[in-house]
Amino acid sequence: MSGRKVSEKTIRRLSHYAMCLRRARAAGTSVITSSYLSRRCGISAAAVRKDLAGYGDFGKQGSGYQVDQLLANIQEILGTCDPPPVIIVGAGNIGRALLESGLDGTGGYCYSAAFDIDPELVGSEYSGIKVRPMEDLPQYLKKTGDVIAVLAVSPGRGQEAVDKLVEAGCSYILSFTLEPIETPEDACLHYVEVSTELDILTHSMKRGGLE
Amino acid sequence: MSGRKVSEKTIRRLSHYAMCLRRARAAGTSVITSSYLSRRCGISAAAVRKDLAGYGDFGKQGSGYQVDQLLANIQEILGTCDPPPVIIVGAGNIGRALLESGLDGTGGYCYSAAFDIDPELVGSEYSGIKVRPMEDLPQYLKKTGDVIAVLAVSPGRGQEAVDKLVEAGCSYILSFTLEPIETPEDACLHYVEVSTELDILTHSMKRGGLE
DNA sequence: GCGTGTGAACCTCTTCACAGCG
DNA sequence: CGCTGTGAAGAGGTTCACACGC
Repeated sequence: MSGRKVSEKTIRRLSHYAMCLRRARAAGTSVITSSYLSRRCGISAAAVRKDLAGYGDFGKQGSGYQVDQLLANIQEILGTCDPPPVIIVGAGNIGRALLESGLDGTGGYCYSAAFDIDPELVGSEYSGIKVRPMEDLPQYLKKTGDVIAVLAVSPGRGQEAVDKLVEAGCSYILSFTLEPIETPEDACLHYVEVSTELDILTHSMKRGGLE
Repeated sequence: MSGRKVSEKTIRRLSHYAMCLRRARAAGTSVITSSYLSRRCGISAAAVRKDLAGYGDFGKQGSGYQVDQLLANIQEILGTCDPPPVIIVGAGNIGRALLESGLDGTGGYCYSAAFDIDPELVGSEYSGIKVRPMEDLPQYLKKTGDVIAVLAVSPGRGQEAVDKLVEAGCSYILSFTLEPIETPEDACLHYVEVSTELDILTHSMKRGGLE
């Protein structure tokens, strides 16, 4: 069950289900229905069932899904039972804010280190994480193994930082920069693009009539 | 040409093209080809041409696309020629970091105000924007008209903030909270979900073999 | 009766190959 | 000869209606 290929769209939905399930569990709910998840995630109930049934019979007819069991199954599919450490690259405004906000409630993710090229920032500590110099990165990665890097460097520094990361052996990157970056083919780079999200909202506003 | 309905996926691509075009223009390039945009955005060249040809004949065969003209056309399609003001709701870590990072290079977006319920934060100023009390929101919206609200409130405060925004007449919201929010049907709410992006990367790492 | 599992129709999006223009 | 525009084929995802089990 660990060799299945899952489309990004499906992963997005599964991730949302997982989020809802964690919240339901925290609220003491032990059984949940597809129509509840449907309302909560803005997806049709049939789609929810199809997603879940595709990987085994998780639900009990007439009642619904066992929260604990379903959550465990989804995390097994996603591979998020034992999530990798997350490091921050770039301890400027955004990097610091992310560190200080933490990753509670995200299903086990946790910031494990932070790096910056600016000597002024190196040594400062935020939420118990001390900022290290960029030169320490290769050694840290060698010691720690696979990590996800969150990129929050200043504008114009994105490409350089990605190159360093990939060279040091880190291939999984989530970028908060606003610039398009040339991705090496053996790396997996995702963007959080505020600008694009704003464009989508603007389009709805000016042209759309509310999606 | 302003009544076309465009799918979100297409809007995302158009937004990327616009970003590349702005950068090309800044670099002095005046003509651009579909294969350049293709490489730069990680999309096939045929798809680029199909996107662009769908809204009129923008390109000149044999040479390519005029950067200025294409950018203007895309912004016309998106409705982003005259982008709405952006307000920040929640002046905590993330809200402040976003304010201080600004929105330069995003095609004209600009933060116009910030709000918070915490009296401690009200009155502080970041990047020239003074934080106002949440009670001023309705009046501000009445005066300003349509805006996009960026939601960066503390965990657990998301629903409350969205309700206030919608009640005050703001229907276009980009949320940085990690919690799923019950959206009123006449509002348009988008999420920046770090947790989901991390799940996608983790899946690639553990199950995937690099997408 | 309630809620899940599923096969089939439906629709959208993507890809390909080639025609057409400069 | 280079690059855009486009129709047709293919793949993928979504919706629907209904059968099955509690």
